Amino acid sequence: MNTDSTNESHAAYDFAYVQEKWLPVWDRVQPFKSGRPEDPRPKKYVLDMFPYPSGDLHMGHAEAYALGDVIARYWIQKGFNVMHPIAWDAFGLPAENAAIKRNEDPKIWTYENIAVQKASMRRFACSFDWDRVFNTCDPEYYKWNQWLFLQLHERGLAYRKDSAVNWCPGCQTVLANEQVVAGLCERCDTAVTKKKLNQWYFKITDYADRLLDDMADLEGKWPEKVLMMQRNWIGRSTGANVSFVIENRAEPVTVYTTRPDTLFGATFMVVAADSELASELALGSGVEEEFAQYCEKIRADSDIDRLATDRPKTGIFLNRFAINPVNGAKLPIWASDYVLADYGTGAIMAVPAHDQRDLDFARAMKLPVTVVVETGEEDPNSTGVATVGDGVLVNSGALNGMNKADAIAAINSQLEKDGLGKSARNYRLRDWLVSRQRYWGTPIPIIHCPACGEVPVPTDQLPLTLPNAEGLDLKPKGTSPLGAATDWVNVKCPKCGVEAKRDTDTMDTFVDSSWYYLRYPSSTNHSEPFSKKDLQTWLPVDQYVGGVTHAILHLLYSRFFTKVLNDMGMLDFKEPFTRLLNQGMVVMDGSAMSKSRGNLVRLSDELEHHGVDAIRLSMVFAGPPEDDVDWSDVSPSGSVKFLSRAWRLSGDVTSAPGVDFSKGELSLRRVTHKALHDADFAVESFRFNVAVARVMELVNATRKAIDSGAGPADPAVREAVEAIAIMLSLVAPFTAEEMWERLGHQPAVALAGWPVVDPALLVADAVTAVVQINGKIKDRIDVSPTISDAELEASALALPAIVEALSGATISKIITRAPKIVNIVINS
RNA sequence: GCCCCGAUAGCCCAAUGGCAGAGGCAGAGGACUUAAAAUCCUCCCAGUGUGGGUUCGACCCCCACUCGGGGCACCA
Repeated sequence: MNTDSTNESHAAYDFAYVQEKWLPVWDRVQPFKSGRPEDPRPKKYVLDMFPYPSGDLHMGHAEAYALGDVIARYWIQKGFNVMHPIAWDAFGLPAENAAIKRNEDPKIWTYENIAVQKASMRRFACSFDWDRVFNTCDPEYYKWNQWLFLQLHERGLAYRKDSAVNWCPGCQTVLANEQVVAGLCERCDTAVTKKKLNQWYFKITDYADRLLDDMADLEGKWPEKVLMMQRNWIGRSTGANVSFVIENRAEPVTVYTTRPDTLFGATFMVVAADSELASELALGSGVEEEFAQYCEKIRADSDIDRLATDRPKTGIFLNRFAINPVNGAKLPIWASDYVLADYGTGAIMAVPAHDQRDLDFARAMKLPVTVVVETGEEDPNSTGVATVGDGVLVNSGALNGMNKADAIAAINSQLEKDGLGKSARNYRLRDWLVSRQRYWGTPIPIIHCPACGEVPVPTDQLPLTLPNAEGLDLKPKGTSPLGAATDWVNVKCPKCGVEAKRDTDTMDTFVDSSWYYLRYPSSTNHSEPFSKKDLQTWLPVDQYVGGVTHAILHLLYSRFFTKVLNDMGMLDFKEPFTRLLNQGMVVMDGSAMSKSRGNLVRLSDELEHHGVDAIRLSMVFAGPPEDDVDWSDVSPSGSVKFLSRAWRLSGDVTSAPGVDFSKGELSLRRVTHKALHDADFAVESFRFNVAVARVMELVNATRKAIDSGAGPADPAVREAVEAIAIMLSLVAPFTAEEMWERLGHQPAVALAGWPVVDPALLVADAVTAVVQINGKIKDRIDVSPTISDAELEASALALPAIVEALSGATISKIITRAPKIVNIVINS
């Protein structure tokens, strides 16, 4: 061992020693404590998506928290009072499954993991404000989940209904629509089935328009991709509801269509086979038997079958007829599974000529196809391809000759006048199913009374805590384990006092995360979930950082909650997260890391080998934050090398702290100020990799200045190395702190402040202008940065190489952009 | 099938419509050394996926296509 920590200038950089050295110092200095009274700095709320305590931190956490930290630390250096909190999203199935396996209370596993993660975050030097921590599984937190549930219930936004719901046979619980991905359970990839159940819902559909329209405020501040995904998910469509008279039925049937202009082309009607309407129409039609068989057959089909793209159309003619309101045509009514019972009215008018699905059905069932829009495409009758473009209306009575837009307007107003229909909107978004048949979640605070019905648990009895897990069988069996806790379940009705039962379901854990960002400022408030004063100080979140996996789950639900709370007068903003950054994933050799794939990289190993700073730096420098980091492309040892180079500089500086930088050598000063300016701009625009590159450039230039330029005593060298330490403090806090000390300063470098850039130093004293002929570079000249267009043009034309190249040519035009370029256009 | 995003050196990635290269990885050579490691210095490499267009000038804007990634998927 040749390491000698007393011989500072030549000792090797020892990251392990430096890490151990600074943690206790930071614990004492507390550079990241937010919300001290009378703090005059303007606020910034930087938020990382809180983790689920599934074990120790992994590579993905390391990336996410490294990025969030760069932003938080940057704003602190820029003089803001930054709140950068953390908590744990601690309810959920993995804990429950682990508990079943280990035969113990899920809270043991959960709190153990939280302790492990918390210790790792401290070692990883996350700039969190540790005074605001909470866990969603703490009764003190979920008490407010229950309180909010009751607020929604009171407003009719939390309600129960019977419906065919998504059921995951693996998790043995129901799922919200958002939690079913391509027919599979988002959590365990089991094929989801349908089950008819009575469940709790939040009425997010009431907010569909506002969730959609308020996205205008997020434009340019959230990734376009997330906005697009939410738009698609909400799926607003505009069209018309049209009512059709049904033979031998008193009530007409209303259908929803986005193409009322094609009404004359409707040749049959289709109702969802699993709808009540279909059953009713089948009754007495003489085809009851076949209809029942058909329903039986489609019930056996899973979601996966339904999703198959080339699935042939099937259906049953119900032996009934509807009358087309515009031309009196008799339309046969069919039942099929290609029409969805829970979208629109569960019934459609089929226009096979201009809708591919209807055409496929018509061809399968030998039903007529009538073209009513002349689009110039080939006849769907012969091609089997529906024509969906704009065109001229034909075979459509008064609409003949109109284009699509005019025809829609005309038919809508005609239908409205005749009382046969009106324009309408529909959404793909469904209400949020929030009840779950599992133990480790927030109990739903409702008591079912045989006399009074749904009775809220009185708020002074909150939190309604989970019954003790001991003695309960947590194994999934399709109904909530809470049902077996008889002492807990059986209560007196708070209203009338008769024997009643508690609701035994627990809430979707996405409820917990839909408002947690409001809790941080008031995390110790015992009388309300959050105080208006705290919200006014800190909210909305200025910068949210997290994975794109939550694009339409957590981020949509949180926006919904914010709008509900806004309506309740509890907050005065409409959107919770002003800016959003989605970091990519950490992958290995192009695919997600997993034990089974054998490409798992352990964070603890990487930290052991290369140190915290080098891993943080590698994550940040690997590429743009939103791109995936392929660990096989990353060189942590390269990061270690760079950090050593930077660290070594701090031992070479021989001038004293406080020396007058303005006396320093000019060329290095220019590089320093340019680096500060560019890094600043890069961080603001999330190009952290570019910011790091600027620091590397400055390190190289400073090395050169020390070895073969201004020399170690020049004030410019100190200025440069101090700037390096400050910029590096965003990414490599241990190294930066160590450098700061070697430069003769007190901790913490995190609070040193971003050096003020001198604009005069950003202007070089000479720049190279390019002289082109017809866009091709012919020569270069060094000129003053303040040269005028005319001067530059004259100098360019005087250059011998240009004179020669221009001989015999006619100049038709000269474009000059001083001080960068002259382009001479000639006719050859 | 529909929608969105991307494609720059062996690799990861930079370039307000104005010199294609900032930074790094890998590679080659050299200095230091008894030697190696570490360190320092120097160098090599593409004309920006393809084909058109706009422009004095295009990695950048427009059109078509190829490939890759992502989202939605009978929502009428």
